[in-house]
Amino acid sequence: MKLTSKGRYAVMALVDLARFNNINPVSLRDISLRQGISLDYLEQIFSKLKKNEIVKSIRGTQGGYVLNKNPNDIKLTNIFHAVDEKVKTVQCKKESKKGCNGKATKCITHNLWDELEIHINTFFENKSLKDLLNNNKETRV
Amino acid sequence: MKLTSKGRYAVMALVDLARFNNINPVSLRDISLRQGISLDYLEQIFSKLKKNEIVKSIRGTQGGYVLNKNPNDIKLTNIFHAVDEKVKTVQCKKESKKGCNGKATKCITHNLWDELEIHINTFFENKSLKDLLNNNKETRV
DNA sequence: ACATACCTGACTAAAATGGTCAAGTTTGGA
DNA sequence: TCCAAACTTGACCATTTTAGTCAGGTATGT
Ligand code: FES
Ligand code: FES
Repeated sequence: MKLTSKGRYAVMALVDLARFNNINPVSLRDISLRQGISLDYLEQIFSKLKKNEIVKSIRGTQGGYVLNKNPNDIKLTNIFHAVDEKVKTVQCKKESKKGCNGKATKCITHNLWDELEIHINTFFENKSLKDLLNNNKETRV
Repeated sequence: MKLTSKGRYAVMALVDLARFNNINPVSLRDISLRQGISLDYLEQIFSKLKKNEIVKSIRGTQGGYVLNKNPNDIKLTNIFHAVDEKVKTVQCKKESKKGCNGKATKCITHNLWDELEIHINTFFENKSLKDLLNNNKETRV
């Protein structure tokens, strides 16, 4: 049960972006250098963030990326969804009535994993980029 | 971020075991058939559960496995630990002061992932086999 | 003695992960 | 005008992890 680096990097990059967002667009090259993430990999990630309207791009020299929403409105849920980092605890297809072992009913632990999934997702829904910014300035204003 | 089948099967098998535990030892063959889990795979899993003193084995004909503790004292944490299903959200080594990218300090999202890890582990610590049994008999006595 | 069931370790096919690489297009500025 | 910075797209790939299988054992109740 581990977090993939795609999800981890996406959040890391967005926190970085949000910090420098005020004045100019932020280039991936800068984020790459500051956070130690491969530039090519960041490009894949931002391509998805853009499709999901979490960031906007500005091309050309002095270009870069800008947040497309208020940091308060960008939940971890949104970010993870954008980069396909999904929480998957059950093995079966949820919408089906069949169980994970191919049987006709859900297995004896299905409800447990479902609870777990909700538990984790709740965490993601209650965290926004804003929270992370405040958190990292050590003390709130 | 997904649960592996080793962890899922371990819990599934133990719930099954706990249900039939009262009278006789339960053979892996039975669990295999009832839960639709490969027998050879179950053997690997139970080998670990035994090493961690969660179950006891009884060899020979009519043999099988028996719980080694009260269902109330077997937390999901214990089970997962036994089969090496671990929650890993940070990339760095926790005890080190270094960050995940090889830098000298922890990255800007480290605290977040640490919080997440605690959040998930709390769930596992608050669930025992007993809870799962009750839960599956639909209604409590 | 023999079938049942535990025990152990090696092995492997397939999937996921964590990237790299190559070849663009767009645009601001010297 | 021309160049370099920066975004864009898509293919490619090595390594690791997962989810098992397989082949041999050993112990024991009947
Ligand atoms: S996890 Fe859904 S049926 Fe087993
Ligand atoms: S996750 Fe610990 S430093 Fe980045």
